[in-house]
Amino acid sequence: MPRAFFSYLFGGSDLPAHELRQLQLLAHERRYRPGQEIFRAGELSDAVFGLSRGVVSHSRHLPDGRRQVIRFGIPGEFLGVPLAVQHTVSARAIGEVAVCRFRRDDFFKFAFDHPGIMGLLVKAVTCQFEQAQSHILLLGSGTAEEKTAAFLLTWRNRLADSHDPSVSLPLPRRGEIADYLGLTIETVGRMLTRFEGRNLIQVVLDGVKLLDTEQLELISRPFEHAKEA
Amino acid sequence: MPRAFFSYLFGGSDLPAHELRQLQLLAHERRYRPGQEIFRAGELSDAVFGLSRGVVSHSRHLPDGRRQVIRFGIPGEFLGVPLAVQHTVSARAIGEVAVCRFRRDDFFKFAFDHPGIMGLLVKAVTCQFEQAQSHILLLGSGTAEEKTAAFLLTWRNRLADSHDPSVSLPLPRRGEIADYLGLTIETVGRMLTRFEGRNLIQVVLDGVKLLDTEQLELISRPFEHAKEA
DNA sequence: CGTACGCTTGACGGGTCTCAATCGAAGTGG
DNA sequence: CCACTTCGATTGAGACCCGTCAAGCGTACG
Repeated sequence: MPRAFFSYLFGGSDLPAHELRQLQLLAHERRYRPGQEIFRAGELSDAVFGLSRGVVSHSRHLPDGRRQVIRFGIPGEFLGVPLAVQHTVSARAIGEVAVCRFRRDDFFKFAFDHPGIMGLLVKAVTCQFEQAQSHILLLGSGTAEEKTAAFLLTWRNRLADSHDPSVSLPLPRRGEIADYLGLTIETVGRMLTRFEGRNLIQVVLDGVKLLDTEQLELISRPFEHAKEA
Repeated sequence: MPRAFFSYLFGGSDLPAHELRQLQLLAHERRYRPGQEIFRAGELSDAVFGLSRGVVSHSRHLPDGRRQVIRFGIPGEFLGVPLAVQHTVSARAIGEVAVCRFRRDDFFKFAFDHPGIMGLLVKAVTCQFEQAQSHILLLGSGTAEEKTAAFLLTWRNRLADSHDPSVSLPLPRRGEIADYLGLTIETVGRMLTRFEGRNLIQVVLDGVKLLDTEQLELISRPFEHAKEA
């Protein structure tokens, strides 16, 4: 049973230990291989997913093959929109993934009896909302350079809990980043090499090292870098 | 007291009349002039707003003057994110506006005792979420032509309740549309004249007439056109 | 009649996409 | 241990879409 979801989600909150244990009894672990689909847009949401390990991309697809990544889920977060009865995005595992799966009815029955849990749920949803609005801002009014810099900083901040910032920062594939930022693979790559040329970052295998976050902040100045899940 | 918000919001739902009347007693009417700010990003949300008349733009501003319109609010909808404790966007009246204002505490106390109201609230929030995701999709993977066509259709569908589709469709100012779609005023204008040149629409004062929605659908094919508030 | 404001239209430049070739790393089979 | 393949990433050349800047137009209003 993966404890990661619970420890991340409830680490900061002061929920009674017995509530936590009760909730954990309702969870079923599931694992997914890289590229595997967890759920698909349009399906009914009969389960609530908490991400324990790995990264999950949430995306929408267009008939002509274009794809937009709506957000990346990281450990400690819910997948999809936990309140929604129907999935509006598809969720796919990036790398190895482990989730806590609750039957939807079980979860909500429990949540209704435990205001603390419900509060966390509402907090998570409003936070996702906030992130979506920031994403809209970035997509609508950002240049490629600003988008890329803002992504790096946001990604760093979100992973701060689970990854030492002094070592390298693991990144999703270029294609995932590109589809998240509304750019092409080539443009994302060019921006990274541009940053590397200015000694702001260093590109390494499957990630980057951030060398001059101050300058990156300056580039992405107008955009906020959400930290919280 | 503007009844429009109540009739729009609860028109489709089957809430007991006495609940509706009780809730209405908690409401205070407020009116705003064109361009007037209703609330600002960063402020604490001490009230819940229901829009009765007019259009309200929700936007975020960048230090350098750039602006991104996150969404347009139309009669029957809540302003901002009704669950949030702090405003993440600024709301500004476009044209004459009338709202139902509830003190936040009053509203939530009432909602907790009336599951029907709370259900509507959750429904409204998840719908806003869905709209935000569609917006991300449009901003990230749409061309100027697709964006403009999709906006026209979405706008038409959203106003279907309050405006006869056979007559002209009132539009926000070019600048508002441009900031919503992540384009410039000139580009939006060019797209409209392009559509007019193909006899898809007819540009009139403060709006357009849609002549060939089928073709517009074709242009904006991949993108959905939310109808519900 | 004059001003202000929003919209349109045009010319031009630049940022990003497209297409293509090359490179590098990881995995496979001989 | 070493070709060979595969896949992702990088790099370059060219084209195109859209932004920028500027001028002109129409309507509303004083």
